[in-house]
Amino acid sequence: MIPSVSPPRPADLLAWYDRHARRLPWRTPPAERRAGVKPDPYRVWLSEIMLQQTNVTTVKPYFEAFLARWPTVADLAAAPTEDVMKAWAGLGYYSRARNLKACADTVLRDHGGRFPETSAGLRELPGIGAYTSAAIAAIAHDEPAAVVDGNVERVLSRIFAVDTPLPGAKKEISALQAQLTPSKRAGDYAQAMMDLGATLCTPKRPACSLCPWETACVAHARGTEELYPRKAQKADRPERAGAAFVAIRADGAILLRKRPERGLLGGMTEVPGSDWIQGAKTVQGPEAAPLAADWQRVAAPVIHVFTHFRLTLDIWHARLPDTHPAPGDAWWASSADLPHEALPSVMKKAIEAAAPGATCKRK
DNA sequence: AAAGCGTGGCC
DNA sequence: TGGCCAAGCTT
Repeated sequence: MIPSVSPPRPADLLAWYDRHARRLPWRTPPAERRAGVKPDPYRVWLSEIMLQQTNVTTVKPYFEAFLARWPTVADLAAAPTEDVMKAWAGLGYYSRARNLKACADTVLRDHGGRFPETSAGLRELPGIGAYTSAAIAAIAHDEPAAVVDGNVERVLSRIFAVDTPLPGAKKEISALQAQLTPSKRAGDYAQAMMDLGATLCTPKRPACSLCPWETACVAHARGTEELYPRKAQKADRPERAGAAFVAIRADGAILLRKRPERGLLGGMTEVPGSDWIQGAKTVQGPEAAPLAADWQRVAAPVIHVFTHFRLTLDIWHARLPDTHPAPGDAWWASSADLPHEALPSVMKKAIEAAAPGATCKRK
């Protein structure tokens, strides 16, 4: 039988948002937007880049730190890429940081320091794709662009019981979102969809009884909301193994080097190590170290899970005299500098395994 | 167009 | 505890 539902009305969602909008550091509340307050496109852009595949709670401190240090896009354009990478360390997906800097440079050089005001114009910039261009244009300028992110995919796949698995269903869902998006308050509508997806229409155990679209939801009418969105099966995660060498000078300095600009952890800092070999049973020992020393292996390897593989990293450490020169293009990072280096989380784990407390600011 | 690209929290 | 998940983009 066909459950009876009414069409979802944007006005109902907006009324819910007026009462339940989350307060977020980068957000202009609906009451202020109604009173004519315009969001700063720079803040909108910065937050949207940080929020790509990243939780709100993770982003907040990074957003505050970036905004305090670089209050305008011109400030960010004036900053060395190195400083931006260091400030981004720990947030993941490091090509975002490189593109962030490239985007700021482009806005300053080609657009006089002002972001393009249309989704089409924004779409041309580095690191800004279909979602982000639509989101910035909607939030900053109320352009009625179809904003489709993971939240929207989940909400609409449930409302309309879209049986096509993602990512194949993207076009279908974009068309639905384009139909639904109101010509007024497009920015609030986009943010309302995200809040709905984040707070009520959650992946597990959605709070349908509180949802402004409860009576419009086909999946809920059938009791099948948790079955959406359907997703294509993902490939399993292969194993890789490698060795990392933490050289510790008597004064506490640690030997570091820079990774290649592109690829995994591109442009970030690391401790010297071997290649990470897929399916390896045994990995290299001290013969792969960057310098000769009395290398000792730490008992427990570091386990780190990346998006597309799981890494087991054997950690070796050695003590060296203060006078020991840094080999090749490596350098000695003092204990005072270490917390400010562009170290991704896996490298902080490796250093912590050999020298507990080294990467945190202590004392 | 499918694969590559981080991390931390949650159950 | 291991799999899943989070405001995607690039090539």
